[in-house]
Amino acid sequence: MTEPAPSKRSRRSSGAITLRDVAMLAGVAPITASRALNTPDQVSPEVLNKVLDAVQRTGYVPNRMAGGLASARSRLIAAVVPSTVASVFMETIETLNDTLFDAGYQLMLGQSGYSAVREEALLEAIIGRRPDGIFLTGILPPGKGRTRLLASGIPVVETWDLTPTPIDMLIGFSHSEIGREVARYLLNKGHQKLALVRAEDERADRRASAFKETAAQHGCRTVIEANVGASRTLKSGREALSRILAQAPDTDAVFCSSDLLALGVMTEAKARGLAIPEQLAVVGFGDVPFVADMSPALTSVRINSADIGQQAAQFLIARAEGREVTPRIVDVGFSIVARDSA
Amino acid sequence: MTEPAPSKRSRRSSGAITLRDVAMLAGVAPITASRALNTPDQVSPEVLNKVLDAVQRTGYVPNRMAGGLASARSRLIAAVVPSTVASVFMETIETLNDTLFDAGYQLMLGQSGYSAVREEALLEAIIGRRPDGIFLTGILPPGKGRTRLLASGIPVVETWDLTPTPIDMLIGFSHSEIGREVARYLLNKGHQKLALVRAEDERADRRASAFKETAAQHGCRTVIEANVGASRTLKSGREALSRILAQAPDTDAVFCSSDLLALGVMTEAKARGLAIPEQLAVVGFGDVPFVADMSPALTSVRINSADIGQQAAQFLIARAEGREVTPRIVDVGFSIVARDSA
DNA sequence: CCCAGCTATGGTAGCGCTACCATTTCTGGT
DNA sequence: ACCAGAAATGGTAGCGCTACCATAGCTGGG
Repeated sequence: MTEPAPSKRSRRSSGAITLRDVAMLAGVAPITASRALNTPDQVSPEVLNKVLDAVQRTGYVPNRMAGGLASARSRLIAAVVPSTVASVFMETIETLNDTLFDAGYQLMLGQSGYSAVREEALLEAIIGRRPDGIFLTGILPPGKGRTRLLASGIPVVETWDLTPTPIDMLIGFSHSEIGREVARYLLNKGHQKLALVRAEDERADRRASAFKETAAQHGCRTVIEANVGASRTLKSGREALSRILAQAPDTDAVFCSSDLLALGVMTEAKARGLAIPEQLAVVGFGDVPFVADMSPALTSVRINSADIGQQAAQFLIARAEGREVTPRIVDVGFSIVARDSA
Repeated sequence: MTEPAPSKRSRRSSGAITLRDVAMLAGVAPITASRALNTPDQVSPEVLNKVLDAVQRTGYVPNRMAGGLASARSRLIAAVVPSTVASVFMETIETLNDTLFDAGYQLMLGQSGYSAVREEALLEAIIGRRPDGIFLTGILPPGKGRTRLLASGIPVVETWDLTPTPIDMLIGFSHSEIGREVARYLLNKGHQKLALVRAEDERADRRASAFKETAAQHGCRTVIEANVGASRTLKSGREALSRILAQAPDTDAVFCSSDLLALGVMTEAKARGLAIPEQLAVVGFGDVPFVADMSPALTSVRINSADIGQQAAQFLIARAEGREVTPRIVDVGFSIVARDSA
């Protein structure tokens, strides 16, 4: 008894349809089939048709891992987002993904905000995929991770913040300036006793510092500050206001580090019968879609989240295609959207 | 003049450190270095040390594209999420990502909800990466896409819904049952004039149908329905309630297809001076974190979003590792969290 | 002292694609 | 008619890794 004749295809093959099969069916060389699919204007119309027809008939889907390996272009972009569901970032990620997809790139997601060990592992996992670009929410402080990214040579966009020394490219805005502007805004409205409700977060920290500094410069020396730690929930907003009022019952304006915290502050204020904005002015941060239609409508700091995502995508695509990007630092700014709450 | 001696390394190489370099430095064969990293207990302790040392010194990061190509295991999972930022899904995706990451898998993100052409392109892009599994939010109706996924042979998990005929695996709950239960809940509380505020969405549709059917069975024949289309904003919730009250001023209970819509309904009700729940009961859907601390606290349908993500991850990991999954259909259920609003 | 049966290591041959170069065929200018 | 140069196609050799099989060393039972 003889073994069944070993098939042409090796035992290792996944058995899926490959470019080789398509080329055979179309009666051309594999490389010609490759060109028909990737650079159609380099082949004659008849060859193109034959190849496309073969693709249709076989249901061939190119293996991008193989393509990426051969061309050293993965067409993959990695995005690192904080693990806390911050809906402010969602729009950025969506626009990023959309823009990338239209240009033929895929988005890989990584979550930061865990232990240093895991952060390290995340970076390894990302670099291991050899993405054509990396999107970071926030800026990466000097350290092992930064060094590693620099060494990898992969284009990087940092976002949602400003620094004169980004790893590579940067699209953001000044948190200090936001703190200053909001303080001025409230002081101009005649508020005297300012307070802060904020999460434990480096960027919120800078907004808070600038806020307090500006307040002090205008004669408002005591800005009560309630830090809610990592919990950015409505509940912690309510509790924060309670603590503030216990300490300083005459507080007349609160700047919150997120819209959800502001919603909590407003909820608590209403529960206590405080009139907004007459007795207590509230300013949020993020300007997420629903705050405009609350009652009273929330005054908030608006960031063009979608714009950040789109610009970041365009920067990364440009670099992936070998084009330079200038300038590499873009300040997208912000605006205070004045509504009824302050 | 002679050309500079061509380096050992070919012109095509990316110049990055490869396993070969590490092996050389460690004084072993590449395959041994590979084993040291992937199956450390198959090599002697001394070899292991030499290799790990070489990795440290070179900063080597394995190329997962190459590994994936060679082993036919990409260690990539694709997730398809709706393009509308539905924060309900966020927790699922986060838990999915976390669980996958811990098991050594990366998450790729795709957004659905656009044109059919784009949906097609998304599937191509996903299959092209040869992921070890695919996560779908919702269930995929019969059609080209379904056929394609089936043909690809990639494990698929559908979620957030129930059907007797999933593509492969399924983790969800019954929307009809939710509609029935919420109707019963409201009727038991003595409400007579029920109404619905809902987005245009197949799952919301099924909840609505069951809701109306149950209401009818209990003598409540006219359930007013306000469809807000694709916009799931607070604003559309407010407008929806306005429309409902214009049509039926005696409406005394509203079931909303999302918590944000419910927040809109409550906002509008308060603006009109309606007491909640005395004059108008409100039930939401999703039980997103903040609804518990609103005032009044919102009664909502709770889905264990994190659980869905984790189970889906475990299913996909099991299948990627060649293990079978039984049963392939899991009903994670739901619960009505009774609070102050209804 | 030999060999079965282990464990540790290595060689080879791909995975499915594309970069690079070579070849062929087809223009059009002189 | 001839040749330069463009356009279309093909061959070859990898990309960086792992599956598979082969070999080398090492134990211990008879």
